[in-house]
Amino acid sequence: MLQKYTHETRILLAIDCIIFGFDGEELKLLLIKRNFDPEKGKWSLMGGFLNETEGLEEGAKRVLNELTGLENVYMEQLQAFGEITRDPVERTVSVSFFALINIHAHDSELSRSMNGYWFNFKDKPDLIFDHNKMVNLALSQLRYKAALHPLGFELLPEKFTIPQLQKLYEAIYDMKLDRRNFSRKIISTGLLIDTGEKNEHSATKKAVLYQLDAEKYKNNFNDFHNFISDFKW
Amino acid sequence: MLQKYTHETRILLAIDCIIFGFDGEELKLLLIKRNFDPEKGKWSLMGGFLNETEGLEEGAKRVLNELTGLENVYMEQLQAFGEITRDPVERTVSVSFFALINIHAHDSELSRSMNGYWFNFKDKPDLIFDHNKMVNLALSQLRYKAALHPLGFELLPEKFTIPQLQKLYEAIYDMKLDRRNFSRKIISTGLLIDTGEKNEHSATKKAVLYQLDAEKYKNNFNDFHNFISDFKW
DNA sequence: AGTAAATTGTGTTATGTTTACACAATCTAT
DNA sequence: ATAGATTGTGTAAACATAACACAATTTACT
Repeated sequence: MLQKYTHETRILLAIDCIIFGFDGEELKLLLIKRNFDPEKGKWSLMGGFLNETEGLEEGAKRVLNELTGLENVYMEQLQAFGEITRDPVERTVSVSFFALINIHAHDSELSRSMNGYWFNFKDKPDLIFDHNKMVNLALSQLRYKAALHPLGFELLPEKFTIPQLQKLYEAIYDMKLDRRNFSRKIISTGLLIDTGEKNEHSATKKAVLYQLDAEKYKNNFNDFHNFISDFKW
Repeated sequence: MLQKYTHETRILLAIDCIIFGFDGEELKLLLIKRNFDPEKGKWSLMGGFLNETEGLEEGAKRVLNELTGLENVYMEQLQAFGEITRDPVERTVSVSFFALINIHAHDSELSRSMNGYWFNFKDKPDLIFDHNKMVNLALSQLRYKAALHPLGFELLPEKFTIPQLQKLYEAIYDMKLDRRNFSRKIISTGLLIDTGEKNEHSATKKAVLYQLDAEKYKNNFNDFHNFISDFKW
């Protein structure tokens, strides 16, 4: 290893992933049961160490893939956590990432690896180290961003109905939204394409399936600004 | 140094500070001329390396203090930057922080250390490494937060007039705001205390000096939500 | 076939917020 | 005293949001 800044301390760099999922009803969190000490048997975020040969995002994707088999997942850096005592084994700085995944679309990949378990976000257990802090910060970041950008779509299948989208937003913000106002607001963004199809799974009136107009979104994601205006920060 | 995770790589951890200031007219950025190689003579953010004995925030405060003499400054973590090639000397991950300071209040501390130079944000030079990226991200973070929280007050003296506050916000967002609507919106938050005093420096009608009601702000910082509603993200 | 129950789609109105502009008051310099 | 600049307050139109009514679609059950 090349070391040219000779008098400086090198530190262990961890990566921890806060993985949100949605099953159509509840916001979920993917956790793993730690099978080594310290804190063996306790629940933990998906994590690993950064290699010398990879960037942070790259490392986060690798860690996620190694532990879950998942690929092409929406990921975003959250924050670095650097309390001296955060890992009792050795001083470690962790860079946290949050990821959003559509649970049903990734069923097969996930079941292959038996490591993880999906908790309802509200029923999540106590986590090791400073992982509780990370999760709390990730939730507020998710809320922050989802109110301003159509982030939430990452958690849905490609084609979805407006009521499904509403359920997702209700899960993220843990609040009820008015069905009629929500629908109008979403439609008025002009970012949804009516596929013409209908949701055949419904037991009552079948809702229209939409999909995100990815092109329009890229060119003009500002349209989602104040998307959830009745969410109180 | 205690090393118990035996097979993992330890990495150099840098800290870089994006320091915003305000002089009453323009948004400023504090930079330093690098006096060692590589990139000697080029402009850079204030930076240093994290010690083994300090947390990230602690390290950021130390670095800032060592380079500028500043203390008790508003600081917030921005992001970790980890491109493998970001520092040509050695693989280094940098955690960036942004700081806000009221230039006039800190005149004396700053002049003691001759290291830094305040640039008008708009005239900032090209910076070393990935520091340009950091600055851009910091600006959007500043805008993001200042629209939702009274962050900007950190850049003003304790007592200030509404027109001064407006100038600050105009500098942050690089846009003109309507004087009358701005004033009403600010007042309506209920977070400003009328000190009864007036700005004696004015050459025309002297404006009333206000100060932030810190107590109210702590208990209810949501009141600033959508503070700058006409800023288009 | 007819109807109840659940859900989805569209409409309306009251209320609140934002924008754009008018005018009066204060202060200094002449 | 008055002009010029700036600050403080008012008001009405345009727009956005919240709350609620009602009709349409689908399945299950009689």
